[in-house]
Amino acid sequence: MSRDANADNGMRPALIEAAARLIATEGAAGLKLRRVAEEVGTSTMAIYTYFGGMPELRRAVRQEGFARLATRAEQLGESDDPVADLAGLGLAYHQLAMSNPHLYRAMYMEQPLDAVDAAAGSETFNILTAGVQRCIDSGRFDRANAVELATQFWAFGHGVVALRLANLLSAEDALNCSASALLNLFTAWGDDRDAARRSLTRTGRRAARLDLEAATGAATRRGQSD
Amino acid sequence: MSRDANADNGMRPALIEAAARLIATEGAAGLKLRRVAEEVGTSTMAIYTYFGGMPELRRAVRQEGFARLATRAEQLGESDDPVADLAGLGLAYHQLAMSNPHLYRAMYMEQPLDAVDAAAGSETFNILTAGVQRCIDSGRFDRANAVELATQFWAFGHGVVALRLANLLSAEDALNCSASALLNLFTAWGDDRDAARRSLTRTGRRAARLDLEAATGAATRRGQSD
DNA sequence: AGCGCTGCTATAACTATGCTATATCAGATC
DNA sequence: GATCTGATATAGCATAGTTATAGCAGCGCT
Repeated sequence: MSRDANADNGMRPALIEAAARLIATEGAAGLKLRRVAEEVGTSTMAIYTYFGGMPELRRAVRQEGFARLATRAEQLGESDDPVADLAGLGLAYHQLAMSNPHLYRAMYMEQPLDAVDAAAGSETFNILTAGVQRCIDSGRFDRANAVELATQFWAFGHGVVALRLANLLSAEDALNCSASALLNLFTAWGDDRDAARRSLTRTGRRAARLDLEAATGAATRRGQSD
Repeated sequence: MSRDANADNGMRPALIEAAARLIATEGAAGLKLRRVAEEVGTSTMAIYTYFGGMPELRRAVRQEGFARLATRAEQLGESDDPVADLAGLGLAYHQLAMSNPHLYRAMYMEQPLDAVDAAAGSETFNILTAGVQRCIDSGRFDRANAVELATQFWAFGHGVVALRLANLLSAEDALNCSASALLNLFTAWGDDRDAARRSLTRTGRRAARLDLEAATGAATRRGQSD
């Protein structure tokens, strides 16, 4: 009996975690029943008792991915520049996808999402809509339906990510393309073109700073470096 | 010996066609070695003699899909409204993807494209770039790098399609979102806003007319209905 | 305590899938 | 006409997901 992290306790999360790790490291094809079981140190039956089968395990991994994405988006916080914050949401989306391409593919691209998955996916969209609404309320964007604008933003951002994942767009091209297109969209939505440009560069700088902090060490917790 | 469409002759195309049909009707998971073989009326060895294995068969199906897409884009032709033609390219892309979601997913989303696939995929992008260049040359768009503009267009269009395939966007929302965003982008690229609007409605009408013709019958060959 | 019930786990077996080895056969070449 | 080449059919192997079954731990009840 070699049970480490199971009992009636953390078996389910452990299986999800192992499955997510397998997908992340080896792709969707690397997620095999027997493999997950042996990673967790249990038998193959565990997947059936806790999930019902592999499809349900995969779904649980997707849900976990959506939850992580929403968490990441929420912890970004709000500065006094709502347009920069909006661009930051897009950038975070992009970075998360690039740092975990297999998981992202499993979440959005492997199959049409059913109602449950779509609900989880829409949660992040609501965060995006709120970000757009802030831009409208602050007067940077003209009054408009925030959902419609957010949809345009989302479609573009998702497209860039999809092309990146498909290996059809280089990192550099993605950056240039995004900067130009977002500038165009923000301007069309009512923002001053120069103000929009400043917000975009602000987002870029902030991202670079966060990257630096992350690279330097665990300095993210303390606000020491500025 | 029940060989119908093989010999050293049409075996390869027959296998590709059967494989594409299986993907189209049952999804990527429905493409199984033995299934393809029995559809064509041969043994499983045929896949190995003509392709080397299932991965290579899948690749051949992707290439076939890219070729069909390029053909479709080229046969669209050029009217005297290059902006409407450009929008028409995007619409055709969308429609082809929606009419064959499984194949489209297999082409763009299942895995990062290798060099061979990326080359085939870029072919359609070149058509798009040419369409943008026409808009620039005609004076509708400001002088700019056609590739950069085409990339923005492509990213957005691909994003809409990806969200549609993921079941995260309804047909209606996709239409509204595309119309607004393209209007914004075209205007930002130098086109007169009202002219851009007219071009977009023109594309919509043309698409509706083609749909009607297709629904009515094979009237596409003859120009009888108008 | 003893009993039995409930639910999780391990093992083994079943089916299907991709792939490989091998024998057979058709057509080409000299 | 003999031989050689290349494609095909058949059979078999390894691995995948899934299912059936037996065992076992924990719990409540008498």
